[in-house]
Amino acid sequence: MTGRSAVPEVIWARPERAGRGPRAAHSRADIAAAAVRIADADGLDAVSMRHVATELGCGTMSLYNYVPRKEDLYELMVDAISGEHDSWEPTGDWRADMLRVAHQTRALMHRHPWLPRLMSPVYGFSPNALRYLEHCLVCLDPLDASYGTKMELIAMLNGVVTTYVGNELATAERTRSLPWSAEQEQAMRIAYLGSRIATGAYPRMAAAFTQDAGPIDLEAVFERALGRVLDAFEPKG
Amino acid sequence: MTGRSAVPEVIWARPERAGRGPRAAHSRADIAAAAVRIADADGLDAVSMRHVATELGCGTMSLYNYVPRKEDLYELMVDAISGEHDSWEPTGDWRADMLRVAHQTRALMHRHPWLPRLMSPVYGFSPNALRYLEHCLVCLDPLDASYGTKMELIAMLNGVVTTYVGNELATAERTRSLPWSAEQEQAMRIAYLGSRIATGAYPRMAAAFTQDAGPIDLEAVFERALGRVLDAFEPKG
DNA sequence: AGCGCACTGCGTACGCTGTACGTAACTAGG
DNA sequence: CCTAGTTACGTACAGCGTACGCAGTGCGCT
Repeated sequence: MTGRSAVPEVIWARPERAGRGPRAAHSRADIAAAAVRIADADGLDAVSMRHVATELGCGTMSLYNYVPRKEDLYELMVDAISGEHDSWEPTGDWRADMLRVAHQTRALMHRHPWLPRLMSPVYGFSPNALRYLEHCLVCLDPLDASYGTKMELIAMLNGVVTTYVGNELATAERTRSLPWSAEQEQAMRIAYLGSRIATGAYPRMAAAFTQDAGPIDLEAVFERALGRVLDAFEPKG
Repeated sequence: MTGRSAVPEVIWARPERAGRGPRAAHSRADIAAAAVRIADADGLDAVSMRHVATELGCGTMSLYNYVPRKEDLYELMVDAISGEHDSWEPTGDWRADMLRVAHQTRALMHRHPWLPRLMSPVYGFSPNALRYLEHCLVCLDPLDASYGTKMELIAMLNGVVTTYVGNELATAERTRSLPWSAEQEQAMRIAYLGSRIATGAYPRMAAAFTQDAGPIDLEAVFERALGRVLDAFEPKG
């Protein structure tokens, strides 16, 4: 009576290799790597079942033996990338350690600019994500807080990093699919913004944009945001 | 020598109606409303140029007279929705007022569950977004901080709201395109998580999940997150 | 007044997508 | 050994964004 009867699948629960039948020609890791290679080179939109299959050197529909739906391919990609997070020894200063984690995530996203678009809580418990989470919790051992609070810290920090780096990269990634450069479009938008502000209808916006004229230092904004998030979890004393 | 020569367009800079030619049969607002209606009813993926055109009662390609690219349609949608933000009189308590703004945004996203997916800094300066930003700045008048800092507050609050409500809605929105229910999938994922944790490889994760067993109160998590963001901008003293 | 052109409306068509389905080859379990 | 289940893959379909071309319309200019 649920209306939907099919059995849900989680790619990680499905065994990599079945007993019967011919030897599988590709591993999950190979497939993820191929997809990541395409996304890095030509953008996320270039990742189609056909392209990945071609990159792997097999027929399009063969891919569906390994990856039941395209969403699962995305999940494989995110997990593969998450594996690039390395787990170093915590220093005992949770604040410094979490800052390091955040910067590592940012570096990861710069290496793979499509990652923010795929970041979803749904993929949050893939094998490599679990390793990553455990590492974060180890870093947070010195923090006097419940595990619940620590998880909220990790989620919020990840959220802020994803949002900020996503913004940082959005313009660049956009350029790929547009017939003009990102700078040109931004100039157009700034021009429009200027014309709207010049009407005097938005006095505070006008003040905001004349006060700090010139390009804002995104790097510094990111740094401040991180600091504020961590501040918010500092035990009050 | 830029490699990309076409002239960039911003939909808002383009006049709604040209001088020459027959009277335009549809307004930008009509088009946005039609697209929003479809997205609300059948999900964002149902918003195609063909569907919107049909909903409007015109040929598919006629739509391109109003909306040069599908991205611009998205931009129209986000702006139309942003118009639902109403600008009430600030109370003088910036913290309370910003909380109210955040809750209003959450309500908006619950009404239009596809909004988080379209939230992009690129669309940040549409007409209604400008009104919204100005209203936020008015609410922040009592806060002793530079406009730069205030903009960072607004950006961070919006980011956190988008992330949290996005997570909140992701599962529900996912169900639409899946042949099984979101609950079923979540159960599968929890089961997988349990099996991984049972290996003992992630002791802190295990502790985290046994400590606060039972479904977490997303509402309370959201509230705490908002509080923490606002705390972070409280002038220290 | 009337010419011309910019605009609206729209049908057709192309290349691309995810993926359902059917078929042939293959191999491990009974 | 047999057979059931798996791999491999070609074909096919519905849907997508949108380039292009044509007809009709009415404003702006001469």
